[in-house]
Amino acid sequence: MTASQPSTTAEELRGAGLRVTAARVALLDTVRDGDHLDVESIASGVRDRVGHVSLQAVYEALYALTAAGLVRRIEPAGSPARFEGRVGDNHHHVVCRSCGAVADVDCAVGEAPCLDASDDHGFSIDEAEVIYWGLCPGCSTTRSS
Amino acid sequence: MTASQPSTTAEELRGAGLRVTAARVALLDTVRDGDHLDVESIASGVRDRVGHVSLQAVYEALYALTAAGLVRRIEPAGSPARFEGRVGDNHHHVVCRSCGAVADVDCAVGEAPCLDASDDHGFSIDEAEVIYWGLCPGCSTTRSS
DNA sequence: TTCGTTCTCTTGAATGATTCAGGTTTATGA
DNA sequence: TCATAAACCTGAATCATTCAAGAGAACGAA
Ligand SMILES: [Mn+2]
Ligand SMILES: [Mn+2]
Ligand SMILES: [Zn+2]
Ligand SMILES: [Zn+2]
Repeated sequence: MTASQPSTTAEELRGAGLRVTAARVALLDTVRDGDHLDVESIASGVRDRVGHVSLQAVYEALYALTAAGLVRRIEPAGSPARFEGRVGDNHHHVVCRSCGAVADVDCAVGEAPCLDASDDHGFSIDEAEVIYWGLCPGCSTTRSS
Repeated sequence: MTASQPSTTAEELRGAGLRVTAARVALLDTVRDGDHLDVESIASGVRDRVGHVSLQAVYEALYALTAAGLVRRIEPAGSPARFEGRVGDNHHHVVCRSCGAVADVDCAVGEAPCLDASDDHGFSIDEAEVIYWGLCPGCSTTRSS
């Protein structure tokens, strides 16, 4: 009864200073179960779990959870924002130029910032984001065959 | 008279299979003189040189010149597309989180792709794009002072 | 020089992701 | 139980970019 169990999704939300609502629990679960989902996909995942939720609420919740560090937002050029539950480890992504598929790539160097700029122009850099562009297995066989 | 002089902007356009128009010469010059300009800035630079040009024509020309490899497009998350004349050398960028300022960073490793993914997930990678995020000199003094 | 083809440019409308606005409901802790 | 701020709702607005389709112009061939 008094034990502090491994934190549930609800407890994580509360721990981040956010209120616990069915929609936000469902949203965090959806993002974590998914794989770099876009906002529409997240909204439909949330609705599958708890019924109607406005797209607006999804945007607001994603903003709040991103600010709280519970989810991470990535935005490859030319595609809408995508969200993932893997946070705090400065990993990178491969993106398919043809179909937009995204996959994780561990950081080749170490912690963030994982790369030193050769000349930082006086900027104080806090993150090095790497996107590898290419073709996913499916798209490259389609093209070459 | 018969000499093949160092190529002019016009000759470069022709060499890329594009027609030579005042607007496109002006556009290429504008992009080269500028420093990671956005579309509006390019349009106004072009207009300063040759008078009225529709924004649509600017978009189309940028598309054509990008496809031809004469200009390069970058699109940091959260800001409109920017274009530059420095092409073919796989360099990277530092972007200010506060004001959006962009500066060049030479590739730390070598040719494109300058980085090997630790696990490419079967993707055939042709480019590694790196964006260093931080604060420019101006924005960081503003915040810390 | 003239022509025809195709590229380029134009105006005007449409898209689509995201954000803004303002009002209502609800979680939370006092 | 209550007050308050957070969360949520509907509806409208923004903004960069793209789509459409007709008019104009570059340029290689005749
Ligand atoms: Mn990831
Ligand atoms: Mn550059
Ligand atoms: Zn693909
Ligand atoms: Zn700045």
